[in-house]
Amino acid sequence: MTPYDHKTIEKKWQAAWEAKQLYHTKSDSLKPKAYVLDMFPYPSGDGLHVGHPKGYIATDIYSRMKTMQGYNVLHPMGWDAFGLPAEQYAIKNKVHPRVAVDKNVARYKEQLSVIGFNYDWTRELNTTDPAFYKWTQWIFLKMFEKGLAYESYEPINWCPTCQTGLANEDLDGCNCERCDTLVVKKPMRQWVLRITDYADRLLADIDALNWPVSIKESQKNWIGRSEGAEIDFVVEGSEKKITVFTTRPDTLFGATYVVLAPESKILEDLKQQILNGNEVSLYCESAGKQSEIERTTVGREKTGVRLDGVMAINPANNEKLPVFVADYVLGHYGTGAVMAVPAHDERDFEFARKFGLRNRKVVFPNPLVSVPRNAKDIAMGVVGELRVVTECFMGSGEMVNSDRFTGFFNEDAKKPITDFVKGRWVTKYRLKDWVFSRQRYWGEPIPLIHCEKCGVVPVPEKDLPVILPNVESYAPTGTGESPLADISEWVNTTCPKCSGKGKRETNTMPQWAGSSWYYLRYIDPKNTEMLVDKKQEAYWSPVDMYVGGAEHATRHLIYARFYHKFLYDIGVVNYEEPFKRLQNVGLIMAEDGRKMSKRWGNVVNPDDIVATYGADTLRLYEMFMGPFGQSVVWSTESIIGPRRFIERVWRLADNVKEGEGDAKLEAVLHKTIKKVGDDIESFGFNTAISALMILVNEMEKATQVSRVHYETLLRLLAPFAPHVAEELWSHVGNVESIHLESWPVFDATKTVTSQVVIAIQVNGKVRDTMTVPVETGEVSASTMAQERPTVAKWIFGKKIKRVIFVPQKLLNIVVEE
RNA sequence: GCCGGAGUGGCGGAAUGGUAGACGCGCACGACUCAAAAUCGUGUCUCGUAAGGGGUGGAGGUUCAAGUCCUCUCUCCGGCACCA
Repeated sequence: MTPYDHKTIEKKWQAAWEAKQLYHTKSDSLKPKAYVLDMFPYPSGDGLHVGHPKGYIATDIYSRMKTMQGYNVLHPMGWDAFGLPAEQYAIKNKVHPRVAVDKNVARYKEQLSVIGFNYDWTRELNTTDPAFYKWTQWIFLKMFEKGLAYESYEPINWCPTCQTGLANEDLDGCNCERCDTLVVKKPMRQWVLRITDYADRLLADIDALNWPVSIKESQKNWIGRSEGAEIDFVVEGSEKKITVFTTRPDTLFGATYVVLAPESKILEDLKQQILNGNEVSLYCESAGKQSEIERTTVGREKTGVRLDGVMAINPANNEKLPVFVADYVLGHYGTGAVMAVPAHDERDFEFARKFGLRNRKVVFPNPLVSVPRNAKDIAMGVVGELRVVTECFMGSGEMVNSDRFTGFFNEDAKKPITDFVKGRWVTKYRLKDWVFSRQRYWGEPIPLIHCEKCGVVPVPEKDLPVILPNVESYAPTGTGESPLADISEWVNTTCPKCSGKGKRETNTMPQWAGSSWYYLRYIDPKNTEMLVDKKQEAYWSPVDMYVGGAEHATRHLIYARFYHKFLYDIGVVNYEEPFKRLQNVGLIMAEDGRKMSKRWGNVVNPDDIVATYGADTLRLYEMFMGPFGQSVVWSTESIIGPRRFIERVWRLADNVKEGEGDAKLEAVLHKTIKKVGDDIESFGFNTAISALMILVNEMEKATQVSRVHYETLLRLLAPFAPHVAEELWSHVGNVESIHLESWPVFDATKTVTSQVVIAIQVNGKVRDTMTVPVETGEVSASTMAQERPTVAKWIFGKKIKRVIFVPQKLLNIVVEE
């Protein structure tokens, strides 16, 4: 046989598959469906590095196997092309973002095509295509209609470098996730989506998803549910009340003072009563200047100011409590006010110490009421006694000093105490509403019109899409308006309601908008009447297998779930969750251990690897490197292994003969069928390939390989190395494509061999092995084993206590020591 | 601090409670060759000539049998974090 020449083979078959339209998905199939999806890429100017295709290779293998197993497979690809990078690239290179995107898409497609993917390119999507973003805008209109989109003037995160407002999800700590600049709080007009309305459902439905635990946990933490009580503290001498949120209503009898956040609205209401108003507003002003990162540093020195003249009444015991404003209480969480219990909260304890509250009569520490009693106290017999508290106690225990609740276990007292003081049991979330407007050019225009008379009016559906107009300069203005604001002929329009003068909304949508629903459009990409045909949606949804990076855990994957639930509510989709199963792809790091980046000059281009070793080798190598979800270091040295493996399979073709296959080889073959199928299903590609290698090693040992066995090997290999499998498939005389073949069927009876090797242990230590007939039972195995000198010497003169026998595996003789 | 995940040869890693280190890389030796590459063969956790002993971050425990289960602990990675 001729030597293996990947270049000719790969080119030849890629052209043949294209000509035969091998991978065009049919929507009218009676077969069961498998929707296999990659997170679509952002086509940047740098092109692909070897890390990018890793996930695509996995879905390619998975979907190819599914096709062979008789599924109707949808495996599409598209481009998430709105957003800052294209805009920045365009500004830098002085080309229109449209031009830059088209060029980058072409380059990406070229790079992907040489790897031999089975994408159905007839369904290709691009989020910047008006036919696509028409529906991105349509969803926004529906949300607006349902009151889920609202205009707000609250201070938001502003990135001074990107010159745009950002959502919480766009931050990495307190820095812009894109450019790492420290964000500032800036009050400005913005559009916000009420994702918090969905917080409970987003949280509740996580458990049922077949997703990695780590992603589910991240989302749970991000949504951040906590249950607690809202309790009203009436302000002495007025009808006003301060509502606090606490997860520890059981400590209410230990409340020592009340704290308000500097940005809390109650402060305004209390203005007249505050005797030291100047001091208070000075404090609030300086607190406002602090960055979020300064505000929220754990262990930072507590600061605050007492509101002179204001006392709050503890509804549990009518005790009068002083009120403070302090920046350790955050305005945007809970009610912006807390009751402070120094005995049972470290922060309150610290504050109390700092402010010398210990010297006050009812407060600290002389003597401080201690509510839940800890186990040590109970052991020491300290019962119901007022104690001096020198540190706070965060645990659970029996309650003391709590009037009628004394003697309760504190956890059991939470709800009764809340009821007793007429509080409300509520659930709070950490998740915040989604700041949805960007002051940038390269995004979907928000389809709204501001009319002097009618206010905010949605663009009628028939007028969608609102096309993103061309501008002279797409650089950000930095004023809080997008560059669109400068195009008066676009901005000025008529109000759809009153036909009077109207101005278009000039903010654009964030990059996440298109990616929040794109997976639905692949189902029915050409539909001009509706987002997706309902029957088609019912057939294809949900996505059965979704593959992408873990960095999307609390960004894209939350947004998409939110969108999907909304679309479910308005009847567009039939299923409440978009992605049934999710697999994370682990990063491929450069050989220097850093991320691959132009900046470090450590990028490995897949084109080069394909040219030198071939696409099939690249595919096998990336899957063989390690567990799929784990990050791995690229090693050009190790890539030779998979290449050698392919060459072995290649050379094996010379040894293929017609006729019955060897029974021993057949046993290995069927074990391999089982292993490879199971492993692809569970994304254990590294062990699947290892099983194929073991099979090939066995086939090499045999004097000849039957054609049936060899063809089975090729079918198992086909999803991993589609080109070489196809070439060898045709070499052994097949006319149709191997990729239209069925997946080998596992037959358990074929894995049974006549002889098995079993381990012999004495007291749990392996002393010998022996080959016995497969049907050997305990008694004969035990007898045979004891006759062997290597075993006999360990049991000689000792009494056998028992014998453990695991058929076909192991015999353990337990003797007296 | 809270919530997850993970610690196994020189390296990547494998092991339904049942022979730890599969498979691959690297390395060593051998075959082929004038030679090299490629290929093939043998070996490769550790101490020991061997018999045998030790060994999956550490310490205990359960079990005939533990990398795997339980308790404590250390380290690393990810998410959240003055969130009341």
